[in-house]
Amino acid sequence: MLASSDLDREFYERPVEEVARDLIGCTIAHGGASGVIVETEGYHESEPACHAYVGQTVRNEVLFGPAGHVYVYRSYGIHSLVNFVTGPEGEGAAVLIRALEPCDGIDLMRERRGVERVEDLCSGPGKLTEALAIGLGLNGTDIENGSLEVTGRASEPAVVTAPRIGISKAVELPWRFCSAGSRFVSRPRPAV
DNA sequence: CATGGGATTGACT
DNA sequence: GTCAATCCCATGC
Repeated sequence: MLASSDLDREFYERPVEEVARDLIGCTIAHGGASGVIVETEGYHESEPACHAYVGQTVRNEVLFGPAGHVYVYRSYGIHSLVNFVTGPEGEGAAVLIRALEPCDGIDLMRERRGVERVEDLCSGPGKLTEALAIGLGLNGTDIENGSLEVTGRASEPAVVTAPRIGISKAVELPWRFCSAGSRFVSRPRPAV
C-alpha cells in the first residue's frame, strides 16, 4: 500500500532507483486522462547517460532542483519526455516515465494519438506525453502543486529489473523497472 | 556564430 | 532491419 499522501517531497528525495521502483503501479493524470505507471528508468548525474552528467546547464537545471518537480525535455526535436526529479536538492537525478497502462480518458488519448489500440496509446515515453498532453510547459513545475497529478496504489506490484533502453552509455546499469508481464510496457519487453 | 547529437517513433524495404 | 523527421542547446571555433 502506498497512499497518495505518501507521495510527498520526502518520497522523491530518496535514491533515484528506489523512487523508480516505487512509482510502478502508481497513477499519473494530466489533461483529462490518466494511466497506471508500468515502466520507469532511473538516471543519475554520476553516469554518462544522464543529462546531468555534464554538470548543471540551462537545459537541465531542473534536474538539480528540489525533488518532486517535473523535468520535461524535447527529444529528437519531436517528442517530449517526462521525468520526476529525485534526490536532495543540488543532486542531478530523475526518474523517466516510459510507459503507462491507460485508465481514464482513453477516447481522448485515441484522439490525441491518432491510433485505436489501447496497447499503443502509452507504450513509450514519447507516446504517453502526447496521450496526456504533457508538454514543455510543465518543465520545472511542482508535482504537489501542478496540473500533473500522481496518486498511490493499493498493493505492491511485481516488478522486473532490466537494462535501460535507447541510450549508448552506461547501458549496463539495471535501472529500468517494469510491471511484470504487463502488455503496456515499451519494447523490447524484459523477460519475466 | 556554426555545428552536431540525442533517454524516439512510425513508415518503409 | 533501416531511416528520416526536427527542436533544443552544449560545445567549439
